[in-house]
Amino acid sequence: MAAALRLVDERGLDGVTVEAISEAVDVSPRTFFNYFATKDDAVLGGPLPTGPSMRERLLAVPAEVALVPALLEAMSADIREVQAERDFWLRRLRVIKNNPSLLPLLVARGECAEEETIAAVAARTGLPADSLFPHLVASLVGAAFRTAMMRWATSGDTDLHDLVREAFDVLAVGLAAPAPTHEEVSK
Amino acid sequence: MAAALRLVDERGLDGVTVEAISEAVDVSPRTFFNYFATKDDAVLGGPLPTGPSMRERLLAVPAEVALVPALLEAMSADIREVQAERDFWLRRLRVIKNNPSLLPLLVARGECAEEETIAAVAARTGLPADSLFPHLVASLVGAAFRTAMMRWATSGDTDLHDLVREAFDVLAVGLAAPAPTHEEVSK
DNA sequence: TAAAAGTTTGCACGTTGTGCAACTTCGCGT
DNA sequence: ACGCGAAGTTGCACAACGTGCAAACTTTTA
Repeated sequence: MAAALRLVDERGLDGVTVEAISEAVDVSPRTFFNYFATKDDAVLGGPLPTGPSMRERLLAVPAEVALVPALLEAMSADIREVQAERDFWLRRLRVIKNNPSLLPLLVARGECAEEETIAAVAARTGLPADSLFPHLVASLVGAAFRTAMMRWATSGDTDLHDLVREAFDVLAVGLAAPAPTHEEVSK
Repeated sequence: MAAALRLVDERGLDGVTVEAISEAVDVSPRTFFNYFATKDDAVLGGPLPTGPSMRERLLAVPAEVALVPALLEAMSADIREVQAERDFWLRRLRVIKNNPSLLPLLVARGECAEEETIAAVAARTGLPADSLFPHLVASLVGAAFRTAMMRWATSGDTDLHDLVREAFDVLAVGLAAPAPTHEEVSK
């Protein structure tokens, strides 16, 4: 994975063959495909991050906390993990930005998390899991999180957790536009 | 495109080769690739729907309308178009549901609309186009729209416009959970 | 040391996707 | 009717992706 990510970062997705990647790690191409189903998998792939499921984490948040802050809380572990491997993720996100055909895969990976989020939101609100609301919330949270990540990756060194919080705040207030930047908030 | 969609609907994405599609329309496989870059393109593809740009449509909505309803208004043309070709879209969405590897492509197609939405939201709010808010709104709107579409496709015969409105309402009120279903709204 | 279990590898094959050059088709002006 | 050029279509060769199968190799275990 590391070799694949590095090579694609240097030469672009189409400039790197499976043969090149396997060669870089002294393995036969056939062995490559024993571990990754596709070339893309090697770049973005690897096993999904394990740990307590989204469902459990969300339900662990006290019930009196509103939904959006609760979701933020439930995701904070992932956020910390991403920030702990800052360089790795910056490179990975840069690669995605340069090779948009990979973005779909990132979305797909988020989808398994989405499944969990749906169940968790349904459980928390008492709504049936096949009603619109849980599905909607899950996809919105995923979109907000991705947007914050992408921004974090490009726009310098801000704290990821702050960015996600900012995005979630926008969600929580119903997409109210923030005041134009340099304007003082006069009380 | 029609042949590709039909065949993939019948046999699944992997059960249909480019050769089969081209054969079904009496063309050589080589010609197929003169029109579609990939097999997926033939299934989901075709030229993007043209018409007044999202930007223009959004700016055409009176400024006193709040952001979310304005976005709904701006998208209503697309919604009507989808509903006008109901059968086509139902089949297309069913195919996507059965072949999740296509979903990414659907997202990618939405992305060009997303570019426009970013610009439009920036213009409407007076925020710089590279600030977080417009990006966030665009991705959220896209996610809400996709979720509503998917629901429309699976969950029977409801009106698409109503579903999108419902989703946008959730967005507008900050993800407040609706009251559990059969409960009467007592005034 | 030898059998068992697990990994790596080579090989053959089908499919996707591209560049190039030849071929067909069609309209158009003379 | 003839030839001309533009546009579309096709075949061919080729690189890369991805998979099934069985042989070879390595590690573990007895």
